Amino acid sequence: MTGIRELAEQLDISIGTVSRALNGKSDVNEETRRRVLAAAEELGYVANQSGRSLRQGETKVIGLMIESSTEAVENADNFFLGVTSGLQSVFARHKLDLIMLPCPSDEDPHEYLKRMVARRIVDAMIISETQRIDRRIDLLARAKIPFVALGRSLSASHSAWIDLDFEGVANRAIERLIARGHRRIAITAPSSEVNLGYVFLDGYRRALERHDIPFDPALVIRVKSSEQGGYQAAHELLLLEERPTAVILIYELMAIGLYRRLMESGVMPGRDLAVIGFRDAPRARFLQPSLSCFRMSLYDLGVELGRTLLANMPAYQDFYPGDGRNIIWPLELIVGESDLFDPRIGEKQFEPQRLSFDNRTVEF
Amino acid sequence: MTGIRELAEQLDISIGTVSRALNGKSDVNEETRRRVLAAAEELGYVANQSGRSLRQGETKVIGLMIESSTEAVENADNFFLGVTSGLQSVFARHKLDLIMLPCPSDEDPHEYLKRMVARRIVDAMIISETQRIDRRIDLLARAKIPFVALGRSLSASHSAWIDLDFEGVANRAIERLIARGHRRIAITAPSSEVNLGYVFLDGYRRALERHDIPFDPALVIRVKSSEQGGYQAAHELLLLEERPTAVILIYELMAIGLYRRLMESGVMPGRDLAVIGFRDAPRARFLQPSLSCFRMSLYDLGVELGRTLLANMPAYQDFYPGDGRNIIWPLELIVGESDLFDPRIGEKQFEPQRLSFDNRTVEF
DNA sequence: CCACCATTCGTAAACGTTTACGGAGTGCGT
DNA sequence: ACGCACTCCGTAAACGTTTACGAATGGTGG
Repeated sequence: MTGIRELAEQLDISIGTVSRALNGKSDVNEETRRRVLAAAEELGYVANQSGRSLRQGETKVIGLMIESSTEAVENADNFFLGVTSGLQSVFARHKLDLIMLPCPSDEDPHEYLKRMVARRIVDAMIISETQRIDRRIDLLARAKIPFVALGRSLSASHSAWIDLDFEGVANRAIERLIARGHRRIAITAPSSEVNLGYVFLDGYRRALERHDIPFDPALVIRVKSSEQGGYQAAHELLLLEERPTAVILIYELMAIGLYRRLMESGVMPGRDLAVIGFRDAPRARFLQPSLSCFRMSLYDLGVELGRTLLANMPAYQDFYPGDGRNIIWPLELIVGESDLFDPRIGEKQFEPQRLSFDNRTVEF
Repeated sequence: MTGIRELAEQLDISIGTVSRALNGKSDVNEETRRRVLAAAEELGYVANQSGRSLRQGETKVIGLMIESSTEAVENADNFFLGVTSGLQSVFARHKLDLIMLPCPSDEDPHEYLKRMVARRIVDAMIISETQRIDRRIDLLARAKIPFVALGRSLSASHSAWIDLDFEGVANRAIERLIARGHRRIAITAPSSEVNLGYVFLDGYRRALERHDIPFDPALVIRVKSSEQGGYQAAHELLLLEERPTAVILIYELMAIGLYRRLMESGVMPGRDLAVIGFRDAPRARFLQPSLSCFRMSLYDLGVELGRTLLANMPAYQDFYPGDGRNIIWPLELIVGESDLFDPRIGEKQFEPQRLSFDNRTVEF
């Protein structure tokens, strides 16, 4: 609507001065700057992004690529929305805007990203759901687009990434279960090529090794990370001739389906089978029995992602001098009721108890 | 990188011709068009969006505004990702791209939208989570930006919107419960100003009226649409002196918390209290007991949203002649186990049964 | 041979902004 | 009175693309 030109003739000054006034350049009289800003406010002027981007070669927009492929949708959940708010808190300081770029499920993520990058609608990218070998990383590196990957990848040798501490999670889960007498511990893993599955399994194997427990491939259940996947996982667990006494879930909502299937066969989760989950405790605690779960702050993760990205952008890196390239993001264990089972003691009655919040009984 | 200029001198023709060739204009020799396309392919040319937008005044990008405000995050869930893929299937036909614009939680949605609109990075908008009175609608109308709202609003008298059939859902849920002997039926509603709460409650009240059941405000439980909200809702239900025999949930995942709190007090959902949910059946069916639920296809909803939007854009409306302005989106009842309770019969033993898929026992 | 049309292409302007450059005015020291 | 520095501002080019306009060519009918 109102362009810089209308502003200029309204105030009877040149468009150059208007531009400089708006952009806080030094060579403009304070009085005229005041007038320009007032007029801009009054006329509701906002710079046209296309013109600005064209001239400056930058858009002040950061893209967060997300995949809406079927499996990703299942567990994408509120994950991205949570991370987004952390990202925005960092970007806001630099007047950067965040947009989410959802890759259509019928388009190759690599092609999609290529299109978006070439069209120059973003200055930098955050990619997620990184594959074991992910061509997007080479693409971005070659195009010299600053980026950070959420999830490490074999391709990402020289790039910035943040990844969840799958190794630590697997290790601590195993430690905890072993301390409670478990020896036969199953684990779920995604069936796709997404790299977190490999990392998660690696951690699992190494943790077992450390305790001299032989790795049994039959205990790795490959299912979708969804309620249905959980149901299927329980189904397969029940079919095993030598049934495990504990299971580690890669995604907390799988517990819903898992619980369901177990109960259908009269197996009580938490009493007859220990369960430990992963990722989002707030919702896991309302399950029955509540899920012992490794939790993290999505907001904080977003903040760190944002800082890491800006640290890799020439225009902003001075603000984030200390920030390194690769981060393993820690998770915190929230103890629930789902791993109370101790195989040495045998079946133990499990009675539902009132949930406590912050160690107090819940108050509303 | 490679602009139209490099292409032109590479081929030794003018940039005008190159542009016309790429854009499929008629006044260009088929032979030269072939050469241009080949060269573009080889050099990896993709049009710079800023230049194009600046010239044409349009960006070929549609924005989907989503709010990451606290309550919205709780239940936003995979909702947007599901809708997104339906939207994209429509937009792809017209080479339109979809971006998601997440409004920072600390920014006024109206101001945010104003910024985005003024910067001209999108040609049209889809807004969601519409408030009872929503200034964004006036803003978009005044700025003459085509848009469609997901959720009706009092402000939206003359605009396009699609809304879920809350009235129908409330009505059918009540019908069903009444037919099974229920008279005292509770309902949950959001505490915020988001309009769907009002519409939902209106439907509830009218359905009760139609069956000569007096409306009891004590049966309206205002909680957050989350697991915790469900927990709290159950808590409040249990405190009522005259306890209801059924409850309708506005969001299916609330059932997790609800179930939990009920069981803590020895009240068995489905046996001692009928529960009917709303929105996403696929995950509700894995609950124990599985939730009777009104379901819809997020994909189809996205498709319809896309069609409605394009029908309101001058450049595309010829493709969607029949598409009206306002749509009440129907939902389908999926019968589960959570409303088996019949107060006339009294307590009935509830035994977990194997889930069946497509009327068959589940196969993997 | 001319008029006319169709086909194909080049030229140049335009979109809205930023910014390098230089000019005008003022103040100050010499 | 002159030079110089400093402040403030206008001019115009540039970013990459699309497109209106017209020119050049060739073909066709009279």
